[in-house]
Amino acid sequence: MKDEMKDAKAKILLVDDEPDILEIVGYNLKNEGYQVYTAENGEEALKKAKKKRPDLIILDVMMPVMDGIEACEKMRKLPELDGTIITFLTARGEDYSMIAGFDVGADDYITKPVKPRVLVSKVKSLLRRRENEAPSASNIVKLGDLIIDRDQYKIIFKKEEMILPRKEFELLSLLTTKPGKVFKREEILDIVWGNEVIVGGRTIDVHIRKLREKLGDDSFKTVKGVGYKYVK
Amino acid sequence: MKDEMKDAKAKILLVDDEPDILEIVGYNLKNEGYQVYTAENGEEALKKAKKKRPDLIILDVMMPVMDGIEACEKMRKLPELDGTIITFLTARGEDYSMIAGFDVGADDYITKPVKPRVLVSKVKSLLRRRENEAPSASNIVKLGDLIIDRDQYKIIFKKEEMILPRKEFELLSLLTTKPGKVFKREEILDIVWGNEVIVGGRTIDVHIRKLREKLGDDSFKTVKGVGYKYVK
DNA sequence: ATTCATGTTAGCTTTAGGTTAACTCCGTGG
DNA sequence: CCACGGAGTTAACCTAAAGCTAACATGAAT
Repeated sequence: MKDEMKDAKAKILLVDDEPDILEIVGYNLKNEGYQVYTAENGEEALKKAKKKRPDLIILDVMMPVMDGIEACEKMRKLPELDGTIITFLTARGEDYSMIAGFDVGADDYITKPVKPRVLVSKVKSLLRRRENEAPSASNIVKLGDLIIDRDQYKIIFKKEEMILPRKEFELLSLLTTKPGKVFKREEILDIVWGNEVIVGGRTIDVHIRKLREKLGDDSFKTVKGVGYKYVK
Repeated sequence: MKDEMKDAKAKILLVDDEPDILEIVGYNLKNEGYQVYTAENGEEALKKAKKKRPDLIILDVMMPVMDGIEACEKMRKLPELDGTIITFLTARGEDYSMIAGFDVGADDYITKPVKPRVLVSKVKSLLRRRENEAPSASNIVKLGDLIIDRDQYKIIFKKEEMILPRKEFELLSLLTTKPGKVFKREEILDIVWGNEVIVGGRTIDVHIRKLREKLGDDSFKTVKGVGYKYVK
């Protein structure tokens, strides 16, 4: 239900030089509740794209004035179209154009002629795909003078930005999910290393040591016979 | 459902000197059901923040009159904005400003340009984060002036935090699961030591002694010929 | 191919925690 | 009064766990 609502609001820019296609395809998409804008060539498409910021652009390859490839290339450089999906419309057999399309950053392609039903389901699936890409959780944790940015795999410690090697980062990341909580060695292995991998008994220690080196001894407490914990 | 209700009511103060941004971002947030207030510079933001007490403030860094950093700094000093989340809006590449942001107490940052969908999901997650800030429901037992935290493997006794060696902790932990109940020596051995290990007859005593040393004699009663119990 | 950074291991040292042994204390009953 | 059983105390001893270091392995980047 919700998804439908959201999708219903999605804006689509349809670009083709044949008015028939614009009409037929446009009709079908509007029927599904999308807001449809149209353009008849690359230049026009670019302008409208900037202005309307569509969620999805369906771009014919062969067009006068500015073809789809070129238009796509330019669109990809516009920050305001960052999250926009671009898909090509290409005649069956024109496979080379599809390759060129991916080359300039397209997300998918659709071959003409296309049955309306197929088209609509493709559009839905493309929009859904983007839905799932939404990174959601802001992965930033602040703990005194330590800031962990899980999105960027970096930390800021005492105002100094630094990047940690992967395992160190993940270990730190785990420990800081619940400051104060003692994580058993077993738990740590499960989560940071994965329960299939088996590493020697001293491996965790070594990483803890490196973290201590970088972030100060006192933040990482050892609880003998149990594990480690992070404290502010 | 409930979450939606709560989120729906959330107040957001959006601060940016570019009217375009205010409009676009504001539109998206309103669409999600948030109450959105706007301001075009730090000074105005400060005033509105005091008055409206928003749940979340989205603050552009670069602004005339009073920039985001300064505004944030001042906001953090206002007790009425105690629970408010502050997040910066910063142009990609301006990483230094993000650091400065954290420095003055911001909770997160968002880079421009930002896709509406991403922004919305970030906002939701930030508001949710606050919601969840008091979850715990963890392994904590309180008994008079003794608090046992099984997650942290530590105790707080008469307001003083201390960590106990593992066996002592487990012994204490066991006895306090049922204050007043007498645990037979045999039981204690089974549970704390495991029924395979065989230890000498005086071992338990020694640990009891250490506990008595640390937590006072009177809490640990000996029942001759049987075992020990913990009493408040 | 070479280099560099990261990750893992082996083997050693150190230490906290756990156990024991030997002795003491205390109350009960012969 | 003394002997006995159970518990308390202490310090010495032992050992498993953690710390450390350097070497080795892996793998990505050029």
